[in-house]
Amino acid sequence: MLDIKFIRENKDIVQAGAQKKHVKIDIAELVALDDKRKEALTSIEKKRAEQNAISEKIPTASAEDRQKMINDMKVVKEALQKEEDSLKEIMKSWQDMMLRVPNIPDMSVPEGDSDKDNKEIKEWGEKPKFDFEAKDHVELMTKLAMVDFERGSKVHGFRGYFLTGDGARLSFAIWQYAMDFFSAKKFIPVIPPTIVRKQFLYGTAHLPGDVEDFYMTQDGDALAGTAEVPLMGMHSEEVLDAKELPKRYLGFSPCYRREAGAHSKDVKGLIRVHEFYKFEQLVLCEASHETSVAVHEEINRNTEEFIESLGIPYHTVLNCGGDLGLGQVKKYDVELWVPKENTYREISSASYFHDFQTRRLNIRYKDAEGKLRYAHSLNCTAIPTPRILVSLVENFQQADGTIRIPEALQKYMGKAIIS
RNA sequence: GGAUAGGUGGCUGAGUGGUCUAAAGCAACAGUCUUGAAAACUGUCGUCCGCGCAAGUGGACCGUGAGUUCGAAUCUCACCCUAUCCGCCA
Repeated sequence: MLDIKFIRENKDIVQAGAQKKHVKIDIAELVALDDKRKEALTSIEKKRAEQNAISEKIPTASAEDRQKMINDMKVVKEALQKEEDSLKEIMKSWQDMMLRVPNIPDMSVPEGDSDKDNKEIKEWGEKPKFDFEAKDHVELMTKLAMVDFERGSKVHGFRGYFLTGDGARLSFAIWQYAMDFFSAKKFIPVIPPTIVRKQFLYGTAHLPGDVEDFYMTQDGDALAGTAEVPLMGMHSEEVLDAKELPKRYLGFSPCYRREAGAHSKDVKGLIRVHEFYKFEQLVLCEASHETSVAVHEEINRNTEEFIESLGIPYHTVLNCGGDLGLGQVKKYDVELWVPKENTYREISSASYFHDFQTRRLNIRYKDAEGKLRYAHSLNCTAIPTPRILVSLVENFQQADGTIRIPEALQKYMGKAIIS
């Protein structure tokens, strides 16, 4: 959520920002509505002042004065009620619109419609050249009994999977390694709840949008699609100690995605599943653009370093305006090379929000002058499983169908080859 | 699922219809003292919105929303949330 004062003072920038994100919203209309809101509020406040002034005198007034005052106040009260009702109507549309005003994308964000217009800003590693017929991860992992899709769909349905044997072992190895890797970078590990109150989907700006994208419980709670949601909720309605900032959390949680409307996409394999696990970096920092930018680079770089330590070829893209969420100012995606698909697939997203989320969630801190300010928030995938397995097994496959394990993982896996 | 208690400022907590302009304590900040720190003492200290260059001034806020009333933290209703006990249970 943006500050209405900021919106009023920067109408054109906000409108242009929405344009860049391909979000339809009429800022002039919002400002006109806000004019109405202010006008109504001023008038109501005047009447209340009058009411308060007289009310104060009533207890000490003489009997007949008192009766006159009470009669006068009845008239004021009626007028006031009417105006309050009309303000309530205005506020309903006002709040609805405010929730839909997108955050302003950074200058460096390229124009564009969809992920096709994202800009590659970095390429790392050497794509493997196989002197044999390479297999895809479905075939590789099925043959090595690392995954069982047939029984997965028997039990879960479409997109269901069992990770079995070395598939499960490899996942545990990656988690262990990720724990060590990110703990060394001063992240506090957290296992958050993933059944969350719906308000936190609004707070993180996943809503308003399509509620159909989320699994909901019969109690009206949501299954979080990312640890970002509970981790941001963790400090909602709090005033943080400035000395504790930046707060760096490493969340580990199952993630639930309904993937409504994606039925024809990635129908095979581990790329797109309803339920997976993810380590997520989340940072709350002081309200400074420079700090946000620095932390944004830092957390994205953390993920790149993690991938580099595994030796998987990747590239990093800068997301275009049309591919940004409502609250995001700027986003990098790290995408891993998938040999059999001859393309890169996303495994990480690093975004910063300024105070867009913290304003909705009311996460503040006291700055050096003692003034309350909304903190800035950022998040970045550390590592998702099982999606990472797709690239891992395909890049490190050998002619005989066995898989080399990256050196960094060997001590967690207890062996060097999956066969 | 059943029963009970409760939600007040950064925190603890008093306040049951009209000087509530919300007590008090803690914490925080500033000062005195001290070589420095601690302690002690003194002082300052809620948030948001409007108007104003400013000093200031008006309004709102005691979980949320409705209601009663000239007037609500206080009374009524609904909802949300938290805690405890019983039952069930990994």
